[in-house]
Amino acid sequence: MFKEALRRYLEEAARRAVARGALPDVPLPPVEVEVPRGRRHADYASSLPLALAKPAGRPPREVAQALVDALEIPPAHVSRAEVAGAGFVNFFLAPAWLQELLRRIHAAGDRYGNRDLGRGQRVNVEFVSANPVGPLHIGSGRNGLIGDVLSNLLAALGYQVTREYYINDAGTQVHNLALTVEHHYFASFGRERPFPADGYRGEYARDLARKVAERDAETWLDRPEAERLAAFRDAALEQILAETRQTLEEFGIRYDLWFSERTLYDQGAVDRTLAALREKGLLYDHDGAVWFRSTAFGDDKDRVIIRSSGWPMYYAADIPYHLNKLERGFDHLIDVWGVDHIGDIARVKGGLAALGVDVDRLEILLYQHVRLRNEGELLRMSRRRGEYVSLADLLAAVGRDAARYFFCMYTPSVPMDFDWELARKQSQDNPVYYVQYAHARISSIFREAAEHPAGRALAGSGLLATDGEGGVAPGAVQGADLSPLTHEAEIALIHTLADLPDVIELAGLRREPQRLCAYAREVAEAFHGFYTQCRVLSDDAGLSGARLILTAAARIVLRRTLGLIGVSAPDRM
RNA sequence: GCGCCCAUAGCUCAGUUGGAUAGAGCGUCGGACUACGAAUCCGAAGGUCGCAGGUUCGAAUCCUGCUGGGCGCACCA
Repeated sequence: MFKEALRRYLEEAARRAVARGALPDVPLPPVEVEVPRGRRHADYASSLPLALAKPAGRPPREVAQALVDALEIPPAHVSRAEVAGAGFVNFFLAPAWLQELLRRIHAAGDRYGNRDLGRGQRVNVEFVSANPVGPLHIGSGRNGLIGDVLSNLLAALGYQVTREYYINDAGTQVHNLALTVEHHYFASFGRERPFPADGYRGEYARDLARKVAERDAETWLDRPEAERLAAFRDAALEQILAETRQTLEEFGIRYDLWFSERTLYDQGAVDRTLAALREKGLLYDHDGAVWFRSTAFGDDKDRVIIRSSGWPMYYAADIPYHLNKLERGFDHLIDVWGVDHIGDIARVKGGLAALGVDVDRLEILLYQHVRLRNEGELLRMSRRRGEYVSLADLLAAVGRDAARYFFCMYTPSVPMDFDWELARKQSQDNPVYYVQYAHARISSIFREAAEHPAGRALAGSGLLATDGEGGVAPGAVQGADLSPLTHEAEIALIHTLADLPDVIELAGLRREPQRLCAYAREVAEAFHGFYTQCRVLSDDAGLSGARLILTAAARIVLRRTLGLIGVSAPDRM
């Protein structure tokens, strides 16, 4: 709220200065207002004069002085505005404005930080979408976290978000899975069946076969192969998808839609896409396969779209899948993909462009892979070899909160090493506890307040809520006296709480969930500092009341931030 | 070889889309509990922001080249 207002004040000042002749009438560059690093020089600062100096043909400090002279800001908002450094305008906020922020936070409650940038635009976020050929591995944890948190952020920014999981239940991967199950199924009845060349080595494949054997006994041994493989495929899919769903739910992710790739084949969407591409002259036959002229859309070479065996490539269905999403009325599509899929972008986008789609509506969000480290040693993971740690294993070892926070901490475009040993420790080394501890401390204060004389007095005056979990009554905050909040640590905490809307906006629009973790830590740090220096419950009822209001505002912000990350905000630890 | 991503404290990473003296956590060293939770707080040490140029009032941030790493360049996904 402060940045926006200050931006407006500056724009008005610039207009006024021009009208007065103090500044030449040149186009105003974008007015940036920011928090100086560490809030060392001021509460807020603008480099507008530096940007304006050149077009205005005047020294930056002179421009800054003209702007400061033309500023008209109520003293209740800004106590001081001055020229500083090479030509900055520094702002120092008045206590009354900071107090107003606290009232706003309480009035907004768990909606504090929301904005309406999306104006109800419909966004589809598709994430994880792992091949249903085995348990989810930890890379899917990173994928899931990014997609889920981004969805939370976009919802907070006023977009109408749909979370979607694309089930790759057609194609060669699930076929290979069916062959693998077949091998184990036959083996369980003492019959030989060669292990498929591209089979899945994990122990889970044996379990899948055992379940089928338990259910259907030996009925499949002598049935036609096609029928048998279809049955094995479906049984395996059902089992794996049930586990996938459960693991993701334990991870805190719920989807609005699970979309089956096979339906695209069944409903002829893939054939229609191929026919449309063929009609536009973008397909040709060569070496017994069908090729897509993807070089026409920036790819470095043409790609096979239907193998000589007749099986279409994965992306042959991916093109109609994205068409389908657009036909369902989404304004914008976001896919979260691992970097190893980077090569697919040109093909899918090329296919969509060929069919007349504005490909800017499809955004592919790439994240770098997760490596697992144990006692300093990097582990290579391979699903084909069955050598990897599953997301379910990770959740069982470290819990949802630590897992989510950990995945959220790292910038998606940077590879991350998951330190298994550290994560297993479940100790205070884990940054999530630092933040959660701040929240638990706040709850503890409110538990204490119910017993404390000052707290009882405040409950009597209606400020402290006596029902539910305690906390302050939002209505009573509006008329409360917040002027006792003058301590350095109190002011610093309020400033930190003011940043939430910007954090949500930046994290959401730039697709950088790690900002939430950095911010959560800042809020916790500011609160711990306040807590150490300022006693909340004292025999001064006025001061206690004001500090309880500040404390409750910090709780709102912590909950909101942790909630966006999908991490719990415990009242006790 | 070509394309994308990356290189910041001993380690793991931030760095508000070009701003003022580059920040945290862990680790190391030293302090703080007879009042609301010490899973906390305060302090110290630790940096040629991979290297070299360039752009400008100003660069960790933008451009070029180089070095070093990750990923891709399949009739796999």
